Amino acid sequence: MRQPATTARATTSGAPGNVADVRKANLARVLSVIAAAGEDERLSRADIAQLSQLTKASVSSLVTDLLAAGLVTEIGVHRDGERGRPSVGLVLNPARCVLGMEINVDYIAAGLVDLSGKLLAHEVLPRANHSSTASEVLAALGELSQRLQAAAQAQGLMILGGGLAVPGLVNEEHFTVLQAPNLGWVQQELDVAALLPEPKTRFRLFNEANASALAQQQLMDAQENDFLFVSGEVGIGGGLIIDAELFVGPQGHAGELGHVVIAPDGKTCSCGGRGCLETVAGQEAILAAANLGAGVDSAPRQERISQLYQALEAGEEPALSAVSEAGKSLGIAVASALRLYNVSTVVFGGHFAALEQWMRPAMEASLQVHAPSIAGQARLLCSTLGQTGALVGAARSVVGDLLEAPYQLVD
Amino acid sequence: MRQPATTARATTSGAPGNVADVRKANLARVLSVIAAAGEDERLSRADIAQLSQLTKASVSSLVTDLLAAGLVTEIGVHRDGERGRPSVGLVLNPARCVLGMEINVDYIAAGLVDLSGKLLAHEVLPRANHSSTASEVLAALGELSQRLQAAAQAQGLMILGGGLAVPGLVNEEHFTVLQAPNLGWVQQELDVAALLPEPKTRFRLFNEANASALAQQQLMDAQENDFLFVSGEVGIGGGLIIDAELFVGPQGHAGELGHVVIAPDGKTCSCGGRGCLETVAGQEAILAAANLGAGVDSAPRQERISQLYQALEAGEEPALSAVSEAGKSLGIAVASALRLYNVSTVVFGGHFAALEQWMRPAMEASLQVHAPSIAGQARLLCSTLGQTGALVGAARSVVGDLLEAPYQLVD
DNA sequence: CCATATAGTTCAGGACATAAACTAAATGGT
DNA sequence: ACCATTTAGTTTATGTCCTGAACTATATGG
Repeated sequence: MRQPATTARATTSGAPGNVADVRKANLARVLSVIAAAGEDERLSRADIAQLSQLTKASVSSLVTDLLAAGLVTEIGVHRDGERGRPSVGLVLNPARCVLGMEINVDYIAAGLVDLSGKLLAHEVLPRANHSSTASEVLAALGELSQRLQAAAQAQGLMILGGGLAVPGLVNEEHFTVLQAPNLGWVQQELDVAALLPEPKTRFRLFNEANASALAQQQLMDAQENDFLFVSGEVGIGGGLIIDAELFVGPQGHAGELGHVVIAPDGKTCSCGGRGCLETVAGQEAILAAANLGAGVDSAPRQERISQLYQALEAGEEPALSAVSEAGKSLGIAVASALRLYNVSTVVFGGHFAALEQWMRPAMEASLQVHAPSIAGQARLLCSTLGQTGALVGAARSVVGDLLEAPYQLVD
Repeated sequence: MRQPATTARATTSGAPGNVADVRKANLARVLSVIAAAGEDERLSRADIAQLSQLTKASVSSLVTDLLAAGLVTEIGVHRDGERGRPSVGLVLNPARCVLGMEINVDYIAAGLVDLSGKLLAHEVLPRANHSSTASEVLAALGELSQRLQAAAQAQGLMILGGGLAVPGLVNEEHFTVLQAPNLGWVQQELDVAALLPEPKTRFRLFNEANASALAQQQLMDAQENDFLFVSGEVGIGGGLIIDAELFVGPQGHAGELGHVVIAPDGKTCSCGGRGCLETVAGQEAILAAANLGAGVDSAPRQERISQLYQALEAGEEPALSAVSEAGKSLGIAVASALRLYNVSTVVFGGHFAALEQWMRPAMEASLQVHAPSIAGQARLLCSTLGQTGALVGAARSVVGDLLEAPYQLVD
């Protein structure tokens, strides 16, 4: 009548719960305490014992393993006029990192993220990806990845894994992109091996909005464990963080706000549906409503977007009402989503963040009209994530996996 | 940067991961294997060892504890011409049960549910709860509960806990009902102690739709671990099952489909918003659209509902179009919800199930229009849960908790 | 130079799961 | 009647891991 109890599943995916599992859990526990402290705190073994509620003896033993695995390093003694034996600081090994990558419509990007989540190096390469084949794009990304791998080696950094974010629906298990309409990809298998150095400890594939949501998480207050990230790009994506974890739903595509119905009698969407949010608040929809739509001999999107901002700055119609209509629709979709997820914080990213000043009033008004009882307590924020958001989020999530399963690296 | 790792949290909510936790996990594992087998299979210790991937020795020891805790009982040897020492069957103790209760608009109900999830006894008491005070309702439920407790005692059943479902938003931790507009409750604290015998091992409070979703889970195929249950009562509620677990969101109110916006320019809802699903597909909304609305001297709702069915059977307008409009709106809300949750099965309960034959065509058409890409693979079912659904679901969930944490009962 | 204080390690002890040996209780052939 | 065979369940020796207490290491300050 029930699934195997969660506790049992937590041990090691179905394996019998034996004494060794306790160590796995405690390795992760110690590591999470170290990670939570941040890099400047330099916790001692004694501190960790207190924070983790383990004994000094256990912590000592566990830390020995983590040091051997290269996940943690000891750092110079920190003395400031206190009695007693000086403590030895422990921090996440700064010489380990994860490769984060992103393929988007107008660029590819890659970067190195260390175990504390810090972006050490990155490179963004503008590239018209929708006008070349998937394998060309992947080849270009492979080259970019090679450059960053070389950079890592030059700095003595060991790459432990990688994460890739793409603007579309992904199947993480099979490393396939199911749909990425804005890239022109329909069913694309990714050659993961070409992107990472051997032996690749871990590779994960992310939807761009989900990866951005994970990156956004680092910028939020520590208590803010639940929020919806709405990514306004060519399409409108969403990433949902529940209880500090990414919620992706049964097939991994939850949070997709772009196809929430906001106007039953609205326009037909690229998904075939009618009245989706994307038909009013997607980039092309806004541009079209502002008389800057894609046409036979229209300018490239980036240029038309610049024109949109110029028009907005100048206070011109129909740009203003195009954006305001988008805001109104966004408010409707957000009202429904907040209700369904029971989340009260929304973070807007991508063009929604950039359009904030023109869009927010309409969106807030719309939320007030359609969900007055939650409008008051809802926190509507705009993200400050830049172009590296998605790759950082993808990498950081892989880092999180590594830190949650350190026993994989302890021999 | 991260919450304490899930694995660590799973041990025992923050307690240090020590060897004793392994036993807790394995007690639960053994119990879940026994529960999963159902009552007719009568697994032997050897069977359990195989299914749980634990050794015979461990299972023997664990079963000894479970027998001592009274969660499991041995059942007569089962022989049918096979060689070898006969096995001793193990089943969930049939002499243990949980008290399930429900308060709804038109009735109160209570029942006894055993550890296998079977409803052993129940009583439904029609009662116009909206026209009496909360404490009167609770007193009546207390009496009902007393009767079932007496019945349990008469049958030698020990009550291990209880669950109560109410049609409104609840705060499980504080045992308060935040909103139950259809009961006329605004902020109501529940005196839990009065409802259960001492010592109450466990008491939980549920939203009615969530409880029904949990009950529905038992009726689904074993693989169907993800679905949205939509409860059409006076209000429209929802319960979301993800990965075989109830998903309630950060504040515990996720899944509420009733206030999804399906018509931006629609009617004003009781929640203050505009165009909520409930303004078209709620019981009163349907009745009003069928010219059977509540008025100064209108008949009681139950009677008007009967009139609605008569009109539908007779194929009369405006009843038919009222229901069809409701179906259309329901399709829109479901389209958005399926997208946001990435779930592909929906189960309709309450009046939606009863209205199926008149409502389904419009709903399916609407889903096809607004989400053609998922309409094909979506499974739309109608529930066969009766009036006892919510109380069974609430009780079953408490049973699940007990089975997942058997160490609480092992001395 | 020694009392004091704090950090970290060592060691005996206990709880568990495991594997293998062992006991228990049936069937079936001779 | 007897014994080989088969399966169920228990006992025992072993190893892992955490724990608490004793112990070592290394600083400060009078």
